[in-house]
Amino acid sequence: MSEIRVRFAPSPTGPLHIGGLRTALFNYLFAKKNNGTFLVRIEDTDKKREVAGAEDYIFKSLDWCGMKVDEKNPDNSHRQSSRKKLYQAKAKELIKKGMAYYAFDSEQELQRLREENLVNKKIFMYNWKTRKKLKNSLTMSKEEVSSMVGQGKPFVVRFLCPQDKKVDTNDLIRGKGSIDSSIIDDKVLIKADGMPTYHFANVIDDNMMRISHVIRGEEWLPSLALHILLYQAFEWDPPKFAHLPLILNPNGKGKLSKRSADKSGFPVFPLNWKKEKTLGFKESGFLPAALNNYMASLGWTAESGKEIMGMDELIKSFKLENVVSAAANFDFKRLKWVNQKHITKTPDEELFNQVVAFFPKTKTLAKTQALIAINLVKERAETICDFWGLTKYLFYAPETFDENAILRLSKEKILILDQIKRIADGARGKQSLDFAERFLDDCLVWGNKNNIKTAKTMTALRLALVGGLQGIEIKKIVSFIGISEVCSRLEKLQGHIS
RNA sequence: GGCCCGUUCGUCUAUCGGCUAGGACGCCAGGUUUUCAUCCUGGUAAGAGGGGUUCGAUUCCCCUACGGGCUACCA
Repeated sequence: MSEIRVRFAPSPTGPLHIGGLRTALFNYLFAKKNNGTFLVRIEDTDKKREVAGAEDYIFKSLDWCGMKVDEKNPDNSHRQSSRKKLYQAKAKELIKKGMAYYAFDSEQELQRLREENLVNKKIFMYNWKTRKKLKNSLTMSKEEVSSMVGQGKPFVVRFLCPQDKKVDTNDLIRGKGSIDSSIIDDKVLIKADGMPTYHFANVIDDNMMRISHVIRGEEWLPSLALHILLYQAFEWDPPKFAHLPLILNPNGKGKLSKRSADKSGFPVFPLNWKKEKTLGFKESGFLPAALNNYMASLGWTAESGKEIMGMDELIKSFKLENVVSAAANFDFKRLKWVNQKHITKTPDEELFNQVVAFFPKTKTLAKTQALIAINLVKERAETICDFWGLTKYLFYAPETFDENAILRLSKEKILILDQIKRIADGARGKQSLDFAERFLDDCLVWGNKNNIKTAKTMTALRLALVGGLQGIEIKKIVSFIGISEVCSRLEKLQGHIS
């Protein structure tokens, strides 16, 4: 089998969005699974739409997700703009072969034609039907053309799309297809600013970079036939193609957009993007492994049926044949579930680093204590952001108390608090490893003797320790914070009640 | 409008002609947790519609409907 080489080819027109990120992921998984090469090419042929910082953002995002780029070009040749001359030379080749031509129609002129046609409910196309009536090297004399080009008049190079030619296409996910070339228009190959269009640069680069498989979004399916035609024009063997299903908004209406994500309150970008108000997945407390796992599950499942997988497992079980062809709706709840599963699997030490990055004030905590606390609560966390709320009471006495819970304790609460405080005070002197257990036993024994329900005793104690009716097992809390802290928290609640 | 792609529980999906249509998320109920969450167990819920082909169609073909994509000197 020949070498597997795939590319991820984004445009630096803004922050990379989860749709693009998943395309990158599928390319990466396919490359790694087949011992292939994963390269990134920046398609910066539209200088008007280029956004500063976007390229950097793309690489940072891939890095955060753990997708290592195999081929990096220190001379910036991963950017298409650096190959402007090459594309122009290739365009000249096609012109010489009579497969492309110069066109001098201005954008305004074409725009007017489109509008005029639209009035009659027709769509204007620059193709075999119309090119003979327009300003181009097919309708003008050689002298006229060279004088216009010589004078520096703006021009574009268009592909002379053959008429009535059956173009056979093949897609690894969708199977074979066939398109009549007459419905394809004479696409611009080189724009007036000398830059190539996507279609042209893409075909040339994929050939030059010896790309074996083009794995890209479904939105490119309509131009597949054009691309095949271009390969044929150069007499090149086309690569294999796979068009990935799109990711749709949660309600299935339209491609997943930032707008709709904002409305539903979830991110679409891997990392924070300075110009946007919404956070990235990273800043929202998601683990890259979880995001990868979830993205892979949109349109693909492992044959084993396994659902929670790290990158290594994803690579091992990835098969392009198992990618489905229908678009998938984004489901934030499921992503959170996947994230929770990954957090539970993550070593405490690693979680600690994440938590510190999220909550800088936790840096002052003793690390050994923090690690224990993280271990105690980690399976309760859906995101890294949850950790502070889940562990706070292990380090600081509650500031407020759940008033409803206090009411539930009825009149006995003063008596109960009084008594368990006395027991706690008594336990202070005699330190032992199982002090928490002994302390709780003593409380319960007292409660039983005095006909007080154990639930009530425990509720009172939990209230003092946590401030509300949630959190980990009481014994673990007592054991973690120590008996004197228990005393002081009991005292605090007593003060609050009276 | 034209062209292309798609359509299985609310959602992600399994099924490559034999189906009492399986799993997961969500949701609901129960259990564990003297709380909450986790966890465990159970429940709920689907083949867009109509024609073919076939002994038999969710699966293959056609039509319709619906959804999505493309239709730029954007990618």
